[in-house]
Amino acid sequence: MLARLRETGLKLTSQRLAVITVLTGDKSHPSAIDIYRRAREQVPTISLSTVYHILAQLKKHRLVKEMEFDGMDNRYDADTRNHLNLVCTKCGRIEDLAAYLPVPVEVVREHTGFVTHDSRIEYYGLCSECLA
Amino acid sequence: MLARLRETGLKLTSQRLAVITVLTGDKSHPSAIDIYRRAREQVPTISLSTVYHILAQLKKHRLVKEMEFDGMDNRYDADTRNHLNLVCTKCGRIEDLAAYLPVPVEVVREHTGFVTHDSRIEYYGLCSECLA
DNA sequence: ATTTATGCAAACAATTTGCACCTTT
DNA sequence: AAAGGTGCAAATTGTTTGCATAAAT
Repeated sequence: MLARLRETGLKLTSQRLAVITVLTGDKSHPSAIDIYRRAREQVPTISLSTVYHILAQLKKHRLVKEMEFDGMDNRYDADTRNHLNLVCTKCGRIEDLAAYLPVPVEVVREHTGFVTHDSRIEYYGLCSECLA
Repeated sequence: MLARLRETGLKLTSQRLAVITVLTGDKSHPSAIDIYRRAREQVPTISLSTVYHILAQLKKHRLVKEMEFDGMDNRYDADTRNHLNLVCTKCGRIEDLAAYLPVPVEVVREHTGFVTHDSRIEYYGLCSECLA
């Protein structure tokens, strides 16, 4: 990740390092506020505005993926591959189910003429913990 | 649709009728503003606030489905069944591809413990018109 | 030295809410 | 009459933007 950052020409500041550390060590799809709170443990002076600035840069260089979910803050993921997101509508937890496309892009194109290069697949329900 | 409305006990005002007419006669997944503009053709005095009020009621009674898409206003759909949305990232058009679930709910539960009751499946790309 | 990043404060914009008046039942 | 709906205006809130200062190259 740091190598990819260097390629982009972005400067390696302590704030950026903190945000990247949080993102790569966290598969829970954190929101900007989540990232801000965790990054503050490493860099107490970091501002939420800076987190947004950094996320915008990383998004632009495709190092993170931003996702909108109904009724939640936007979430960020360092895994930019397509995958199936499982969203718990009770606790907001988001888990992944492998990294595959259930419907091949070719099938989509044959049926609709759409040429797709990205997908978002979400199932809503309750995770095992919230069921118990 | 009107029968289902009567079941809920909601009153049949001219504003509500206009919003429902727009929603049922439109498979393009319109936004609140879109609906507002079209409803105004039937009821020129309707306000955007009222459209939001009405959409909230219809949502509550599950007569419409609200969807968030990255970087767009929320969209509304009178077809509340699960289906695969094809989103054109150029023109914002949203088309449907049949009404099926690529991954059965049972498979999801076996692998993850999640019990899902709703899904959102989206592919991003260009529609045939934008490709040309 | 030059370029880029930070962080404060203000702006933004879609949506929600409070409420007085009006319409349907 | 009673219940609920409408529409104006104000509040809300996550996110974006402007900009002066600070830090990395």
